[in-house]
Amino acid sequence: MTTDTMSIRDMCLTFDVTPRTLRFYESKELLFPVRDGQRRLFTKRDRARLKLILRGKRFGFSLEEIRQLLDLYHMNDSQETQLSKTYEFAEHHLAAMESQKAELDEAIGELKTQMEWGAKKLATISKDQSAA
Amino acid sequence: MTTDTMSIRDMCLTFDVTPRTLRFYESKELLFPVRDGQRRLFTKRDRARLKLILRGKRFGFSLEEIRQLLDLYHMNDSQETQLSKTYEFAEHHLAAMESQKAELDEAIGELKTQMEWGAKKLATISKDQSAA
DNA sequence: CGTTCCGTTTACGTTAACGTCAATTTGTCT
DNA sequence: AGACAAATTGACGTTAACGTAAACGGAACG
Repeated sequence: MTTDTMSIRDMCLTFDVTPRTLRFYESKELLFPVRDGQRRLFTKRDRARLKLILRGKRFGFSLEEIRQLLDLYHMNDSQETQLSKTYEFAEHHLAAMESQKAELDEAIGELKTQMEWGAKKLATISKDQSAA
Repeated sequence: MTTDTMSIRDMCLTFDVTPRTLRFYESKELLFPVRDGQRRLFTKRDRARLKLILRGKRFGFSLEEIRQLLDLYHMNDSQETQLSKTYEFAEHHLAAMESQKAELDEAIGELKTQMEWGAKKLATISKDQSAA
């Protein structure tokens, strides 16, 4: 029941990161593991945050940008005064993501076109070879 | 007619990059400007490549990964022997982009959900304040 | 009780992707 | 010709995001 925390090693195995990375994220205030003596214990909240961190990285966001976003996902009541500021940041971020999506769609389309060209070229080559 | 090349300054203004960046990309064999004496002249091909480079960066790819992709977009006949290898790389890359797109869609959805929650919270606060 | 695992802190090292500065060359304007 | 702007080549500096090595502490095992 009280085992909703994970050791650093479990976290590493689950998320495929190194201990150094987790400690680094804690030092940058992206994660807030509790302590059992010296040892870190990562909570469910930490795991949710880590998932968002890793996803953010895949989208090319810096850790600092990600930290700002985490504030939106994990807002507590003591931060209500900053809510509207965070909301604005989120709007800006949402726009960025949607424009990124549009660009991604375009890139996928172009890559497919190129690949079709490549496939034809490959067909030509194998044909030439069989004719030789 | 022969003016299908651009100076380094024109490139900087057009693509919003610094001269250092263009020289750096050349040193990493991402761009291949021709020379007029000492000066670099960027061709249409260089501009197409730079556009792809900048887009790749926005998707979180490293310059080295981008360099590989450029080989696909700018394949010449002397590289035919590498075509099938490049094609495989492209297939892998296409899969990566489509999975990134799926993740991006999911992320956008989640962010929207969070923002709706934030909007409600904001409404509650302003209501509390008008009642006080 | 010694050793073998984790885990911790501290601190210096590393890589990518440029920034910045100095010294020099080249083209252009007057 | 003199001067000034723009470009070039080193070369060293910088930031982000960790890697890696050293030195230490606790607990678990034979």
